[in-house]
Amino acid sequence: MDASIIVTRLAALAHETRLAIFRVLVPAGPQGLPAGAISERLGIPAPTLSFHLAQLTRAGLVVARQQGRYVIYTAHFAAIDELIAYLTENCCQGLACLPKTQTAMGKRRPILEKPSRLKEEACNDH
Amino acid sequence: MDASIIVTRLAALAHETRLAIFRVLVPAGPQGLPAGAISERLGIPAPTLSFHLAQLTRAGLVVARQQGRYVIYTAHFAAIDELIAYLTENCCQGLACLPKTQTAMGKRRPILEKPSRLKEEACNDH
DNA sequence: TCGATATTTCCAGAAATATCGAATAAATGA
DNA sequence: TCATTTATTCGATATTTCTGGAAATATCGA
Repeated sequence: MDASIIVTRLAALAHETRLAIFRVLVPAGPQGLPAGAISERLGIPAPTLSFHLAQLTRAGLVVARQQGRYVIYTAHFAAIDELIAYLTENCCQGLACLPKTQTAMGKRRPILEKPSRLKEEACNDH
Repeated sequence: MDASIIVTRLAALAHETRLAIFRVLVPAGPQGLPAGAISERLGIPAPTLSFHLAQLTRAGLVVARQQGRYVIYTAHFAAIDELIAYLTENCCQGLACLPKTQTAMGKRRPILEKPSRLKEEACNDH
């Protein structure tokens, strides 16, 4: 995974408005939302929203499809997966130092039966 | 976790140079590296490096400590853990849609004995 | 065809970021 | 004390990003 793609994706999410847009699209799932619905829900003027959606699209974090006179936007989950994977690989160098992340993933689906001692041995945090 | 902190951290990493700085600090571990060593290794003029280190510090992604006339910088793993956890929680809404991430974590330590079918059922990627 | 609706593009000003030489500060050791 | 080393701050400039009104484009239903 090329670092410049990662930078583009990080930059796309590194904006209050765009992060909000993405977070609105996530629960909408594959069905997505038309631009207007996003504009209304977040109270963003259409041209401004369009600008931010273009950034997210360029970064591959959202996908647009035309449907009649609507343009439906959906979160591209594979892209954010790649982003998370990149950060994970570039974080702890083979050490398990991700108690919060493991909790987050555990919340979504319990992969660990017993609360692994990974959580206890904490990474080198200072 | 406040979204504006997340935005600050994403923005801090969303720059070619700063991402490189962070990636140099990660393998250095808790011992860290003096600013000069980073400057030399990445070929960045001192004032420019100082500017970027300040951003990373402000975002809480790196920590500085004075040691004689050196300033030693270390990666703050807990911070990037929080970042990854945030993205994880805001990605798939309870669905396990993170094959790449699970692979990345598995590489670091095999948490799953059998290659869970999570990988197969892929998320709603389009 | 026409009017209404949905969205994007154009544009220009405002704001925020990035770069790096020169100057400055702080710690060290002779 | 003084020269040296390490790092930050200052300052001037360049570049990029953000914002939203006005105009353009596209689709639809009547």
